[in-house]
Amino acid sequence: MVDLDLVRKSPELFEAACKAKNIKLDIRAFLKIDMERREKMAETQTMQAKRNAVSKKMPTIKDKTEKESIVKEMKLLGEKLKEHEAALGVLDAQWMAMQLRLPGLPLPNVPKGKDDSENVEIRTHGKIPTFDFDLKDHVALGESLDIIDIPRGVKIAGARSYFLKGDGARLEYALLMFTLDHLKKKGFTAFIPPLLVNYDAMVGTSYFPGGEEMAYAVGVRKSQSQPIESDDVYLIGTSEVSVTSYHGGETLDLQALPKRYCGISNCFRREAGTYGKDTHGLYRIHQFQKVEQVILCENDPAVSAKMHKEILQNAEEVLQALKLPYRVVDVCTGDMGQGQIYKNDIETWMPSRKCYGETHSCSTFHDFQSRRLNIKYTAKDGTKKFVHTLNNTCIASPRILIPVLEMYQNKDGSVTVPEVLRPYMGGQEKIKKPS
RNA sequence: GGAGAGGUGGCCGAGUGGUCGAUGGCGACAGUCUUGAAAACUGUUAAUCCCGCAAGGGGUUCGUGGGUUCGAAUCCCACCCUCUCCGCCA
Repeated sequence: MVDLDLVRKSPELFEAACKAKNIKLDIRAFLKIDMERREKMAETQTMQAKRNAVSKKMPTIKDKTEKESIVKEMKLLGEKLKEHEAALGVLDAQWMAMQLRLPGLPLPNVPKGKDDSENVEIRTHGKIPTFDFDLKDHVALGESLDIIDIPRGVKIAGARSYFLKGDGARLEYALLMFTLDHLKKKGFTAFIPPLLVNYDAMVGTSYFPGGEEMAYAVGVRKSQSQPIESDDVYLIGTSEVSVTSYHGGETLDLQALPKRYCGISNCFRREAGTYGKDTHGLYRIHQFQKVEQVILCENDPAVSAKMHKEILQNAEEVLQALKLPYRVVDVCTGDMGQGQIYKNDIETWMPSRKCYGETHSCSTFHDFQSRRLNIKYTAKDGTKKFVHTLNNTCIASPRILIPVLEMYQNKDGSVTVPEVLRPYMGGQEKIKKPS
């Protein structure tokens, strides 16, 4: 949600943002509805005021004839009012539907571009290595080490499903635990959040409306022949949804900001519209685990910019500790979400893909989410302000297993366990073929 | 899943058709008193939307959505949530 005063005063800003973000929304049409709605509102409110005034006087009227005539008049007014309220309801619904699609305004330094091909690299870290033997990709490694089983995942759950097994499962948990400990040192509070959330949480974090096809809706099918009844709850695609919504509707203390939170959760994505894309291996799957950083801070672009750097760095430090080469890109307008106003992706080198692949996504929203979620704080001057929200991946697995397994593979087919993870795997140094 | 109880302002709690956005208490804030603090006393104390440069005016909100009525916190219906007991269960 955006500041509507700004839309009314400077619609051209939002038209430009729609264009830049490939959002099909007619700002002028919205403003027309907005105007009509306010006019209808004024009419309705005048009638309501009249009704209230008469109702207030009613008990003092003793004269029976006068009373009857007023009741008659009010009955008429009531009918007209009902019509007005119904018309206002229609306008409200249209207004809300459009209002929820208004884009956050990208910061001036965001590169213009149509899609991820126009993201701009801003730095790289680590050297892309060369190997003196034929590399296996993570699928081949996972199979030969018996730590990843994709065919059986597909057998029981369909395309884009998998099992992690044995040391593969342990390696994933080592990565997650290492990351949680890293964030603990940085002052973050960990959350195991609800994985199933209601519609409001999806709207509040701006996944809905628009992202319905990406989320699994949960329902019940009472028998095979009956249709599924929706429970109107949704599996989260990221713990950002639950954790950012945690303070929904609350007014926080300024002293308590910034809130440094991280959620650890399974994440579920339908990946609708990606048929045929990234079908190989563990890159794009329906279910994964993620430690996500979430920040709530004061409504000051300088402060949220600082927090953005902080959570970006936290993620980079994890990759550095794992000794994985990566690069950071400025995400261009066309590859940004509706509410995001600045976004960096971290892409980690994936030898089998012979390119960097997105492993982290760091987003600043300013007050876009907090307006929807109604999260405020009391500022120094006593006024209530909406917090700024941000989030960034800190680790997401199994996608991160692609570079970990591929980069740490040895000529004999084994995989060395990254040093920082060994304490989380009972000191184990290598993942070897089962004998 | 079965039976029952309940959802009122920051919190507790009264209100069962009309000058009720709502008595009272607690908390918070300001003031008086005090060397200072406490106590006592006095006053202030919701959110949100619309109109307005502002002063101000008005609408909405008593879990949510409908309905009855000239008028609903109060009556009716549906749904949601919380609590207690029973059943099932990790």
